[in-house]
Amino acid sequence: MKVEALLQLDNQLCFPLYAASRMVTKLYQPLLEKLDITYPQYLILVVLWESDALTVNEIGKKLMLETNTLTPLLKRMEIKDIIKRTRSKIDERQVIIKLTDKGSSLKQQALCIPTELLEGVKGQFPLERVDRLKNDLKALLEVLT
Amino acid sequence: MKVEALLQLDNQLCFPLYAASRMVTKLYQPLLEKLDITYPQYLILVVLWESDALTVNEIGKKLMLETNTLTPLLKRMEIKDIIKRTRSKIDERQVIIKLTDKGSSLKQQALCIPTELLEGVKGQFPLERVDRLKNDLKALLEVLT
DNA sequence: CACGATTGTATCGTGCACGATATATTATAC
DNA sequence: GTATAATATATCGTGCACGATACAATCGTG
Repeated sequence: MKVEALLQLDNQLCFPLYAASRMVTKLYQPLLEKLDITYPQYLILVVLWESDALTVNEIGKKLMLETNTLTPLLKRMEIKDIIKRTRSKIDERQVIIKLTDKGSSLKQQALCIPTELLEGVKGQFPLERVDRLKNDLKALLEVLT
Repeated sequence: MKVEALLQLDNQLCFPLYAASRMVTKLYQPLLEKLDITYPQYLILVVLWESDALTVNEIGKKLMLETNTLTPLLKRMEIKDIIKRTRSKIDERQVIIKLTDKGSSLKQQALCIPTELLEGVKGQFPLERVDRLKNDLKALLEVLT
């Protein structure tokens, strides 16, 4: 392909990636509103529902986010009473993030979210393609990390 | 797959999409820094380099962005003297966005960007897979629009 | 054991995204 | 033609992202 053509929006990978990411976030929003959380807050909960009591750094590694993003985000979540932040006794530099009862109980309400969203696109975007897309994105992430 | 498993980070499509989008933006950053522009500003330029003199709305449709995002973004670009904003004479509600000489000339410096980035990943992520990923993302976008 | 390096979190500033709302201009209906 | 609706952009407030920097706790080395 010509260098000129590569610069066009339609030929770039970066734009559909950027746009699809925002669109998917919007897709989650009405469902997450019922739980009174944002999309990044949902991702943090997903991580904690899998294994509770993580440090800020551990959450950051899983979500590829730095503490300058996480600290204020976690503080907002603490205010909402879905997580608790406590300094580690062993290493006072670390802050341990634990789910509150409210945070734990949100999991039950969240269980239906992935299924509901997949059901919504299944007709026009088959599950096999979702899987292929997921794997390609993971592979790309590996390369970029 | 079990409902419980679907909620795990590793099985969700949304997370690699979100993370890959941010990673790719970071990949562009050192190259865009030389042009003194941000990633969303680059996307606006890509659109204008293809067809100059668009309204805010037309840019918004191409990039799937609302005016509440675009207006401040375009104002920052005007301050940098890479675009010019002028009210349309025919319809005074519309604002026409035109490249300045500086904005036009940036295209020459940007031409190498897509090639350079593709070269960088080619070894570990073949071009065929880039194309497949691009097409899958475009298809997903279609479904979500 | 002292002191410089490293690690973990926080703070600051800037730039998106976007829902909600405002305002001005044009189009439409009667 | 005037009231009303639709359209185009702008404004406001909130919540991310993230580079740069600060700071305290711990580690490593002589």
